[in-house]
Amino acid sequence: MPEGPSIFLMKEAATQFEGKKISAVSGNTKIDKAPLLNKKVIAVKSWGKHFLICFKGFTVRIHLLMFGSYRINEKKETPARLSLTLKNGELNFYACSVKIIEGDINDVYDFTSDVMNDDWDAKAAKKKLVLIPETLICDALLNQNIFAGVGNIIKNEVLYRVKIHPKSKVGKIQMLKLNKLIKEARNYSFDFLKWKRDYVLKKNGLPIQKRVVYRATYH
DNA sequence: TATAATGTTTGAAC
DNA sequence: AGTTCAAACATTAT
Repeated sequence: MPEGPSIFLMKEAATQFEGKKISAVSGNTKIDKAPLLNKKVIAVKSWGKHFLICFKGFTVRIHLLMFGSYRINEKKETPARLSLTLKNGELNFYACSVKIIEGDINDVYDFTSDVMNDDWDAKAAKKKLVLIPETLICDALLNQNIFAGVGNIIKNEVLYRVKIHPKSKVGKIQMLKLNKLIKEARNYSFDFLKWKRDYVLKKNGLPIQKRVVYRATYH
């Protein structure tokens, strides 16, 4: 279900649990759930498509992959992968990847590469692109180390907006166009967010025939 | 019922 | 040892 903007909304919806203590943990995740019990949520964050629940000394990373979902203060019929009960509600995750990340989250994640983040650094993205002139631009856009949060939809829309062919090699794109593309990666993501907030994403999308749909794995 | 769709990790094969 | 790539995983609307 998720690209960056969706995870950003998920984070917003979960901020109500910041500062709250976990009173119960369940779910079919393989991670050891015991360490979460009675811990206080220091913060919830998002980085690209990662949703992060930060505790003192470690972080729980949720990745929805293709089909994952979540519910806040309600449950789905299907068994939860991870379910957290807090003082003011509950947080449930389904069909997702759950991982424990040890240490300070700021040492592990570079938030300047997240297109949704306030600290997004377009210049850093450009520097990374310059280093990979042979890479196809469609692949580069999906590279989470450069454009964390960009997925298949955003990739297609951004390329369409700036009129760059998906199979263009990064090194062959004019600087002016490359700058435009980097800017649009963030800009479109925020449009996406806005439309998602308004529940009218589909109405705002261009007709599918007009997009150059191209998946990186379809070489 | 088969398929496609907002994704990533793993491990085999080279 | 490094790279590539198919397979695996999981859900739901059409």
